[in-house]
Amino acid sequence: MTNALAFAALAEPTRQAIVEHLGARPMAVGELAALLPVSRPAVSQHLKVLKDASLVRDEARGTRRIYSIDPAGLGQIRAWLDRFWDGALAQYAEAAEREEQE
Amino acid sequence: MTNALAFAALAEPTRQAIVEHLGARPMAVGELAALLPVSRPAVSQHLKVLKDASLVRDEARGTRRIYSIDPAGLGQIRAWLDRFWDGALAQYAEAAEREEQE
DNA sequence: CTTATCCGTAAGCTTCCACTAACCGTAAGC
DNA sequence: GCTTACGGTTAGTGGAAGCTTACGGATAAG
Repeated sequence: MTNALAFAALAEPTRQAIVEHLGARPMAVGELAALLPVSRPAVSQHLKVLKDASLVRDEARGTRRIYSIDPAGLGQIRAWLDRFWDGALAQYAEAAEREEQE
Repeated sequence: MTNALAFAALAEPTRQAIVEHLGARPMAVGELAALLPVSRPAVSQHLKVLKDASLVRDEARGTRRIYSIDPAGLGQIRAWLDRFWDGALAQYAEAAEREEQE
């Protein structure tokens, strides 16, 4: 269950906002901090969490570090959800059928 | 961004375990508590959070309440992830191409 | 070499969350 | 009606997470 990190990372609203901004285009840390209502160190800490969850990648660009979305983390979450997607729909159909018989 | 509830709900390892168990088959509260290393009230609280996030459904069955997966919450998360899925892959391809030119 | 910019890290504080224990309500069985 | 089983709710507590301030490291420019 390695995706626990990814879900925990996306639980924070600030980190969700970071992912949304990086989804539009790659950005530097200070650039992200300017768009968010928190300080730059806070953004840096959030990026560390997102990086540990394989949700973002970083690339050194002079003194700046450009962050971008990492498809790996998103893929893990998608795979986990798909494990229950079919089963949940089957249970749903079964429950509906059972109600129809009564 | 209503999926904030869903992500926050799945951030907890215990709640993830509950979803996994319910993914196998619908269960009652006491049945879940027996499979988890926490007390029954804790399971009840977790189920309330999962229910508010539209991740589980409950059905009264005599004195027992049967909980099962609700596809609604999973669908919201899938939709949110898909918003970045294509874009992330495009950024990935673009970065690879840029490296190739250098 | 010095300065400036950009970023990560450590310490401290505050706030929130998960857990247990105790209680109350409800449905089934005698 | 009484008892038992099953669950939801509340109060209280311990621990974890996020934020800011201050500091240190690395790179580019003068």
